[in-house]
Amino acid sequence: MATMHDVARLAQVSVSTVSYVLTGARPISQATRNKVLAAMAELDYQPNAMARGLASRRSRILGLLMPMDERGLGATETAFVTGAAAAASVAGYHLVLSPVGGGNLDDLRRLASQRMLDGVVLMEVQLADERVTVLQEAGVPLVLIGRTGDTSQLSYVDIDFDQTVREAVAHLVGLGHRRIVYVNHSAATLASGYGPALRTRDAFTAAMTGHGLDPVMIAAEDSAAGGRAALAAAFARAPELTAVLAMNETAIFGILGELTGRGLSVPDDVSVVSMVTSPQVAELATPALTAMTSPGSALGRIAIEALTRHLDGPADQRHQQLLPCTLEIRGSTAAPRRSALVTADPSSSDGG
Amino acid sequence: MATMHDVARLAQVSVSTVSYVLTGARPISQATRNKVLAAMAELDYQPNAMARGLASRRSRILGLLMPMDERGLGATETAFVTGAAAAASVAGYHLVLSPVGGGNLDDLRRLASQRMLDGVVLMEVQLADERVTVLQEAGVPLVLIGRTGDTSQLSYVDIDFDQTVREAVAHLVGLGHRRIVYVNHSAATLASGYGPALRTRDAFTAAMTGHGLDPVMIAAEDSAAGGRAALAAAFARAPELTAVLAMNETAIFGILGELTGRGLSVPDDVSVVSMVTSPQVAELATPALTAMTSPGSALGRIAIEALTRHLDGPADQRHQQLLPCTLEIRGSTAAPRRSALVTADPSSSDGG
DNA sequence: CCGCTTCGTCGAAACGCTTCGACGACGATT
DNA sequence: AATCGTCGTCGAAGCGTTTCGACGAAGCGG
Repeated sequence: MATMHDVARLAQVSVSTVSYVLTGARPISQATRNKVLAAMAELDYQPNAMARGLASRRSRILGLLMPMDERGLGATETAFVTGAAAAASVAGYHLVLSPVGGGNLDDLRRLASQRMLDGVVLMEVQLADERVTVLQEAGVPLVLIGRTGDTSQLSYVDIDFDQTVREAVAHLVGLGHRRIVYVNHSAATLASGYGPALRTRDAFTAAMTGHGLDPVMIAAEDSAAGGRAALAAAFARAPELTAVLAMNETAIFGILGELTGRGLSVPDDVSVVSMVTSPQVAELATPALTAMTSPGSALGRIAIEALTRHLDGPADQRHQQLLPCTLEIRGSTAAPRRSALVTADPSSSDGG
Repeated sequence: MATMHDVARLAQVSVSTVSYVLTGARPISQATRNKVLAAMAELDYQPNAMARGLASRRSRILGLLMPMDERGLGATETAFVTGAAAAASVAGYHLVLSPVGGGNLDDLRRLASQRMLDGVVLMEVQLADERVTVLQEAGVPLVLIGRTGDTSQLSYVDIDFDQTVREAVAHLVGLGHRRIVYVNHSAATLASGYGPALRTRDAFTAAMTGHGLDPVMIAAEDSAAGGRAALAAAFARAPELTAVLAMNETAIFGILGELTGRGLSVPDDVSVVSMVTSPQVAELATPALTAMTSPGSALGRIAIEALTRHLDGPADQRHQQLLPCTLEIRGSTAAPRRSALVTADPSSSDGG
C-alpha cells in the first residue's frame, strides 16, 4: 500500500502538494500536477479512506437506511437503491445500505454518532418517525424518501400519492367503471401511521367523491391470503363492483386468485389496477397488470442529489419534491360489462 | 462531540488508559475502569470510527457485495442480508451492503484498496468470477455465498444443490411421477457460468438417472413470458409430463398461468415444485407452491461468522459448507392422475 | 530478603491524510 | 521603482485513536 509520502517522494514534491492535486483545494501548476499523477499511477496509489476521513472530518460515505423485514425488497425499493447508488457515485460518494430495523434506535444512534456517515437517506418513513428525531439530534444531514407528518424542517422526496390515485381512478372511470374498491394495506399498518397507506386512502376518497362516486376501501393483510379475504370483504360491501384498485403488492396475487376462484375473469368481469408497482411484478400476473409504475430510481437519485448538494453546497436549503407514478396500461383493465353498468344505480353513490 | 481526551481528563487518567478500557487490550483495575466508564457516560462519549480505523488499521466494517440488477432482491436474498447483519452486529461489526454490479470492476478495486472494509461477503458468485480475483489481489478477506469453479483457496457457504434437487425429485417420484421436467434459468445464464443453474442441471440429470428416468431440462428466460414459453417447450419435448420442477422464481408464475391457460389444473393434472424459494413467494401462488425453502438467514449468518472468525482468530483456515434447502409441501403437488401413469412407458426412460 | 515476573498505568509515537500559515517569484498597479 | 496581490509550493500542526516501551508496585519462589 503506497501512501502519500511515497508519491510525494517519487514526484519530488511535498506531501501537501500531492494532497492539493487530489482535492483541488489549491491551484497546482500543470507541470507539477503531471509529475504527481505519474507517480500515483506508477505506485498504484489509493488514498486511505480512514485517514482522509479523520483529517477532513468527512467520510464521503452516505447511508441509505432501510428497514429490512422478512418481506424482502421489491423491485420498487431496489430501484431506489440503484438510483441512489448511481447518483452517489457521480457525486464522488460511496453509498452503503444499512439494514437498521425500526427496533434498534440505539444502533442507529451509535451509527449516527460515530461520524462515519456524512449524511443519510431514510426510507420507509412513518408519519411520526423516531429515527428522524435521533438523526436530527445527532446532527446528521438527512433526506427522506417518504414524509413524516410535519415536514417543515425536512428535506424529502416522495411519491405524489394524490395525483397517482387520481390518475388511476380517472383511468377506471374513463373506462366506464362506477363501483371501484380500493384495497389498501392492513388496518395495523394504517394505525401505525404509514404515510402511503394514509395518503392514498384520503386521495382515493377525494378522487371518488370528485367523480360523484362512493369510495369503498378495504384494508388487507400483506399476504395472498389477506388479498383473498379482502376481495371477499369487497364483494360483501359492494356486490356490484367492477374494478379493484390495489396498493398492496403481495395481496394482489391473492385478489387475482380469488377472482379466478369465483369464476370471474380479469378484465372482462373485474378490472384490476395495481398501484406503486414495478413493471417486473406487473408482468408476473396473468393477464399482466395495468399499473401505476413508481418512479423508483428517480426517487433515489433525487434524494442523493439533494443530500450531496446540501453537503457540498454553501446554503442549507431544504428540498421537497413529489413525483407521481405513471400509468402503464396492460391487460388487466377494460370497460366493464354492460350488466355491471346497469346495476350501478344512483342511490348507491351517497352511501358509506 | 466528546473525545477520548475529554474522557481522560474527566476521569483523571491518561488517554491510553481510556483506550484500554475500551478495547480490553491490557488489564485495567476495576476502580479505574469504573471512573472511566462514568466519565464516558457523563460525556455521552462515542469513539470516532475514522480515528479508530486509522490507528488500528481495522474499520470494523464488513461489506456485503451484491449485484443489484433491476430484478430486485427476493425474500431469499433479503434473508441473507438480515442473517448477515444480525451476525455482524453480534461480532461487533457494522455491515454495509454495497451494490457493486458486475460491470464496474474498477469501482470494486477502488473500494477494496481504500482499506475501508475489513472483509467482504460476496453474493451471486459466477463459476469464474473476476470479482474474486480483484478482491484476492487487494488482499481483502473474503467469504463467498455461492461458489466459483475452483474453490481450493476460498471460504464459502452455499446451498447444497445436489441434495436439494435429489430431495425434490424424490418427493415427486415418491408421489408416482415419472415424466418430470426441470425448468432452469435461461440459456444465457447457463452459458455465463452461473453456478446454481449448472449445478442443479447436473444434479437433476443424476437424480433422474438414478431413478431410471429420463431427465428433461428446459431453459427459461427470467420472466413470466419465459415461463410460458418454457412450458410450451416442455410439452413439446415431453407431452406426457406430469410434474414440473422449477428453479426460476420469476418464470414460475408464467408456468402456472400457461398451465391454467391450457385447462390443466395444479396439482391434479400437473404437479409443480419450486426450488430455492422463500415461503413468502410460495404462498403468493394459487394453490400455494410446494417448495424447497432456502436456508437464507443461516447462509448469511454462517458467512459472517466465518469471516469474523478469520479476522479475529489466529489461524486463517478456510470455511467450506453446504446447506440443503428443506422441502415444504403445500398445495401444488399430488399423485399424478392414472392416465398419466399409464402413458409412462419404459422405452422413454433411456432417451436423451 | 532478593531478583523476577505480572499488573496497571503513563507518555509518546505512530496511522495517512487535510489544511493553515508562510514564503518566494512574478506580473500588475500606482 | 516600490508596492501589492496572486500563484504555486512547502513545512508543520493537527484529526482522535491505538499501541509500544517504560516504569513503579506488588506478588512469588528460592
